[in-house]
Amino acid sequence: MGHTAVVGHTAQVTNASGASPAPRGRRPAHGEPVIDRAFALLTAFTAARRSMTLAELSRASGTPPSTALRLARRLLQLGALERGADGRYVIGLRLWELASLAPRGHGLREVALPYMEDLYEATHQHVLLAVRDGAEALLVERLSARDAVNVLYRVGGRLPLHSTGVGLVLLAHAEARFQDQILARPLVHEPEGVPVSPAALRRTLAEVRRTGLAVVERSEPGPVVAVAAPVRGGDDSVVAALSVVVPAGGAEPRGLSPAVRATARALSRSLGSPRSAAPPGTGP
Amino acid sequence: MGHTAVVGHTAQVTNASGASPAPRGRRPAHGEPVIDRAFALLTAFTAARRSMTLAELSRASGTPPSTALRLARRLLQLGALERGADGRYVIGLRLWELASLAPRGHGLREVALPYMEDLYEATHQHVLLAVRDGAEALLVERLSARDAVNVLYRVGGRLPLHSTGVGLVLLAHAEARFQDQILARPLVHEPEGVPVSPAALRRTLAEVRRTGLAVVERSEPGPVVAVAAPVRGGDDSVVAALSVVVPAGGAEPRGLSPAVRATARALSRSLGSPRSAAPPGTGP
DNA sequence: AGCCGGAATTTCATTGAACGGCACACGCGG
DNA sequence: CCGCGTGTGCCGTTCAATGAAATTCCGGCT
Repeated sequence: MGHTAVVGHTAQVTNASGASPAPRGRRPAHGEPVIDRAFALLTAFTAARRSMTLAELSRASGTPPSTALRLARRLLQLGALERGADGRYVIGLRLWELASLAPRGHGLREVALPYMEDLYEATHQHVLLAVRDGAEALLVERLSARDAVNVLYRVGGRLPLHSTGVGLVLLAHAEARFQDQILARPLVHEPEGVPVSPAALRRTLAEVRRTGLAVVERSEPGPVVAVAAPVRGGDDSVVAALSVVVPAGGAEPRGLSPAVRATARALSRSLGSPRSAAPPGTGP
Repeated sequence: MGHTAVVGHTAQVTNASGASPAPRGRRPAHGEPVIDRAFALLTAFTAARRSMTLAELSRASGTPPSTALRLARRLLQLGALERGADGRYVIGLRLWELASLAPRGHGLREVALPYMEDLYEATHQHVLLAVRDGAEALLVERLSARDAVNVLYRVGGRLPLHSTGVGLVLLAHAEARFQDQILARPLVHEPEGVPVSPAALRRTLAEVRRTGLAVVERSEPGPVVAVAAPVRGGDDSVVAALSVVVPAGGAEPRGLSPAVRATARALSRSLGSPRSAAPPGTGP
């Protein structure tokens, strides 16, 4: 491969004055489209880095400083970015407003919230609502008591599919091809680090489909039990998972099953799921 | 460089039929930057139009179909847009995930929610949290009972500054220049359509600043009273407004004032407001 | 089936928007 | 005083973006 004739590209211009013509702009627009760049700037923000200076933004997104500045300014003007009191860049309110129209984000949350409140009043611990995005679950809403047991996940954050209540529900109802992909890779139960055998997981998923519930215990930050149920949409496919998380000590764990199932079904109904249609027995 | 002896490779052949050479690409890149275009596509979505076909998208954003398609495809790939089961475009989950990092959006909501829950348990009607963006207030969170009185505004939606509880609080604590701008234009009390005199509004704002509360009644969809209080941030400026909305009938309206004020202050404290610092008397 | 209107998609010559290296101003710590 | 990092302006180069027209696709209406 050495043959690339590396001869400094700079070179050949070399107008008469041989020395150093110092060509101003050399490698211009190359490869990556603008939108991708802009998006790279935005995705450089994470839960751990909610605000950045221009230089940080430039480095984190792999964009040269002058380009980063230009893009950041435009995003600023559009309201996708804002500057905090200290001048650092943060994700803008306008972007949040826009994103609140996402059907699988706030849209879903909007109809789910009242049902979640009902469940919350009953348990007074945690109520979770998640959807699947790629190989992970995305937490769309969470209601939590201030004095509730530790939670690992924040709203807008991602959860593993194979070691959480909502994750198992979503995985169990995904297409078979996708399940195979997930099962193919080595999996470990999240906080504890215990490996999960594909065969055992397969059995668990079948169980989840059969009972319409997923029950998961975890010990790590604090012993808790999660009970999760599928939420179905208009075309009867599973679009989300609803779950409660309570301390493992209580006598209730499985006693919550009917409540979770009922709430998930009520939510499904108001999303238009035919399977959960109102009075049973009145089939077409 | 134009002189490059263009000797059209393909082109001018234009077989004998001289009439119309039909040049393929005519007016190319002109004026508007790409990002603005992409953003125009996204902002074409509204609460009333949460999903669109490509043609609708193209018309609503003022972008030619072929350009709209190209951009939409890229946004699709980035996850900023998604296609529903029916093939219509909707705002994507990835964008929602990203936007959940907005400090003034979900960030604020995250710390406010427990406090709002407290207030909600007390009133069991509506609890609102809003921030100011431009000349309007943006509703960041809302807790509502299922059987509560009518609400006009949705989370992610905008409220007028001059005729809502949260709006008045935000306006009262905005910079004087900005207040003047707002007062300069003709204002009407929102749902009813009653005009508001600038002088009266000025007095109201002063009152709001003096008492640290805004109390607003509206009759239109149903008689309700809103009681709102300012929320202060780390630099002691007002960053948000917290409010309850209850039916006007009850004897409670003003009885809620202490609760709202106390909750707003507790929230301010956990946002780091020095004015609301914990035990009074222990100055630095 | 045949025709039609609109939507979605592809093609392609054209060019200005985007690019990024360089230089400079500024603030800060040694 | 001098180096270092950060933010910003400048500007020659060029390729990514553009949109009219052509083509394909699809559903409804004769």
